[in-house]
Amino acid sequence: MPAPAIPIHRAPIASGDLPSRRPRGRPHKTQGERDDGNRRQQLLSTAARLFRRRGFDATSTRDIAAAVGMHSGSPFYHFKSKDALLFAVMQEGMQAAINRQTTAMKEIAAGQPVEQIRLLIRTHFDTLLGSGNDFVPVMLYEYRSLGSSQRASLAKLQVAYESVWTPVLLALHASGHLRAPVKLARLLMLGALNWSVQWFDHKKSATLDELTDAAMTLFLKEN
Amino acid sequence: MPAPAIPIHRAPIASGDLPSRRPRGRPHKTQGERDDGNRRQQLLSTAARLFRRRGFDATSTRDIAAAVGMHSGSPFYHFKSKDALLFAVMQEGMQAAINRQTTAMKEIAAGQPVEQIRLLIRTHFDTLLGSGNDFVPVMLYEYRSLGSSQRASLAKLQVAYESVWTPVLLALHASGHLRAPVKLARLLMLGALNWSVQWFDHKKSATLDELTDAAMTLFLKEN
DNA sequence: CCTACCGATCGGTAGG
DNA sequence: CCTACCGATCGGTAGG
Repeated sequence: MPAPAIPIHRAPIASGDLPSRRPRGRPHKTQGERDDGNRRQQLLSTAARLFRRRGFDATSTRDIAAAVGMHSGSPFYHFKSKDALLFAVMQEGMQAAINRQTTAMKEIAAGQPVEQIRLLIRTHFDTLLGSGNDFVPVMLYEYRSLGSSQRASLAKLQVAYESVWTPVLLALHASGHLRAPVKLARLLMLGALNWSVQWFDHKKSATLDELTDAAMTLFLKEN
Repeated sequence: MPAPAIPIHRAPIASGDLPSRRPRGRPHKTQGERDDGNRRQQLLSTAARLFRRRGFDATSTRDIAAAVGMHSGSPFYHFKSKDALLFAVMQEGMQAAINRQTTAMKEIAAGQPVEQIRLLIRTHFDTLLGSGNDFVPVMLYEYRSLGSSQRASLAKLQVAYESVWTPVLLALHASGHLRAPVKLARLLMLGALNWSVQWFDHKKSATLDELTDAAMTLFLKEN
């Protein structure tokens, strides 16, 4: 007979992964305060961070639970499955990215296409590389782990996100600033930005502004 | 007492993943022929294909064994661990890519930098998107799954591969074809190409030549 | 390379 | 959200 699994009761060692804020006793809600949304949000952002660092399959729901100070079964009170948690991370990330992009573009709706593309690139870099922005990188690198219906759902958000780029690129093409076919140009440009997740290092690399300048200079003609 | 694991004896269903070439009996070596290298190579290329499609963690060594017609423990006769198999796939892929690139560059060693970069880009697309070239994509997308010593070992090969680009980019910068800082330009350009693995579709997308032209037009000034 | 396993881990659940 | 578990799967191994 196999030895019974020994439930770990306190401080399952978080493998040096977290500043270890784990409550000792029962989380004390002050006076009818509902922190359900808070716990859910903690699960989301912690999952995003771990999924990004180690990958979806290599991160167990136990890892996530421990990192937010829950016991192993508790994440399933908030999300019905590990897949649902991944999907929620991605959805949240894409929605936030779309909102950020929309807000940014409103400010220069009447601006020049060159300045519009600069803002789109800069905003995109921030979404990918800004501190605490783990949601979209997870979405970019764990797409494979999704089921097909969830994939289709996210594809719509991606189309919405990228559709903002198309009119700007068309204008740049018309003015001669961009010579490559617009559709391929969009795919190649976004790829160049997305890949920065792999090599960008906050401590050593350039700033986001320098990155943006480099991308602008690389992609655009002077005319 | 748990029911004993039932060993699957023949035709573990390959989930429609393979054209199902699995030998019925003992693989018959003709006349002292050593096919050890062959089996090893089969494991490598099958692992590459499955790792690429499903990801490293989501692919079990049993999946790989079944796809080449072995039993579950047999891959460990050829590779001492699943990690070692992944590492071998990546190493093989990078070495082949380096060789391909070196061979290609020899042909136009005396050519113009513009034609040299075109060949580098075209060769890179082929390494990523050519049929049966799963090794390098695995290396690009499963880097995280490696231990740090193996990572360091592969980093050397990557540096060797990318170092061929630098003098060409420097020449293009000097001639005014490339205005962005060379180091960032290299990172952004290779990122744009690497990302094509995510969206390129053999049935619908452009040809590799059209891709190469688009990249050239996007990255280079007319001087 | 097959046989026959083991120990560990994992996602998930019933009941409170 | 915790307790106490289950069933399944997985990487890996000894011995032939």
